[in-house]
Amino acid sequence: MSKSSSSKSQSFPNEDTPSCDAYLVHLDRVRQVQPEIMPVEKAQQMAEFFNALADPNRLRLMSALANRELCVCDLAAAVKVSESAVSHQLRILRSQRLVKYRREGRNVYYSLADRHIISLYQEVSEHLQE
Amino acid sequence: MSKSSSSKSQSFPNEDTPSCDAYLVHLDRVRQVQPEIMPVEKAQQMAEFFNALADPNRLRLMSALANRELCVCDLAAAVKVSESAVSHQLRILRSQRLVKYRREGRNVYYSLADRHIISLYQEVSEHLQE
DNA sequence: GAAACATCTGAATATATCTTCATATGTTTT
DNA sequence: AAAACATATGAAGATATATTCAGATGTTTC
Repeated sequence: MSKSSSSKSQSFPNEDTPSCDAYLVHLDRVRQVQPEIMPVEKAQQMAEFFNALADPNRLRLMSALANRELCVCDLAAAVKVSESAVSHQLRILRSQRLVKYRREGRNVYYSLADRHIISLYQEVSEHLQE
Repeated sequence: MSKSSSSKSQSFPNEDTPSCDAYLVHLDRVRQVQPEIMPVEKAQQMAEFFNALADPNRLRLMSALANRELCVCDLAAAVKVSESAVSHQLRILRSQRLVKYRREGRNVYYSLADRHIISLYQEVSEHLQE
């Protein structure tokens, strides 16, 4: 997902890049904005977070968990995906601390990490409604 | 990004699937939760939205635009990515109505679609802070 | 209207992601 | 401790995604 750095036409006082470059760009604006741009590292972190939510099955898992705590097995049945696939996806949700879990006997029960997530969901819902 | 339907061990009254199945699952819980699960279609739509935000360069573009309106050319310089790549990515942001644009002469100026997006950004920021 | 400019788009390649299958880990029951 | 169960994990194949390059579109200037 993006490689960062390492292509030509990137630094400014540059060589043979054809179109809009160096003094053709609105240098003043670029300089003004540049310090405000999210640093690559943080962008990477945030992208991973959004990425965890960028899958229909994971969202369906989340919506199931919004109602009640469920074990992997029930989640698989509810969302109609294999248990293995569910487990893989829960790992991704876990890695972004979107869900938490507890073990009870042989089952592992998952639930949403915090209500925070729900308001995010609602906000996006509204945006998509328009 | 997910295929939905079409594998074994999915419908309930089923054949030879090994582990946790049919009457082993907590059927009551599954039935209780199932009607609340986000429909596939909506999950798909929402996943596409999150996916648009799930790339570091696109997030950096957004953060640049959070400050001021900018043309493609300036965006490319500010974020240090080729203009073609920026254009491709702007298309994705546009498709989710995250940015809007207006033409002025030969330039196309992009800006954030609404302030809505910024509060979403802040919420995620907080989540990642913890 | 031709040339230069700014942006967009399609095809191709490289990388990332999802699902499946096989197997490993951890828990309970006998 | 062996067998059955629930979940997790690694590798492999199929699909999706991002970037680059070449060329197309639309705009201005001469």
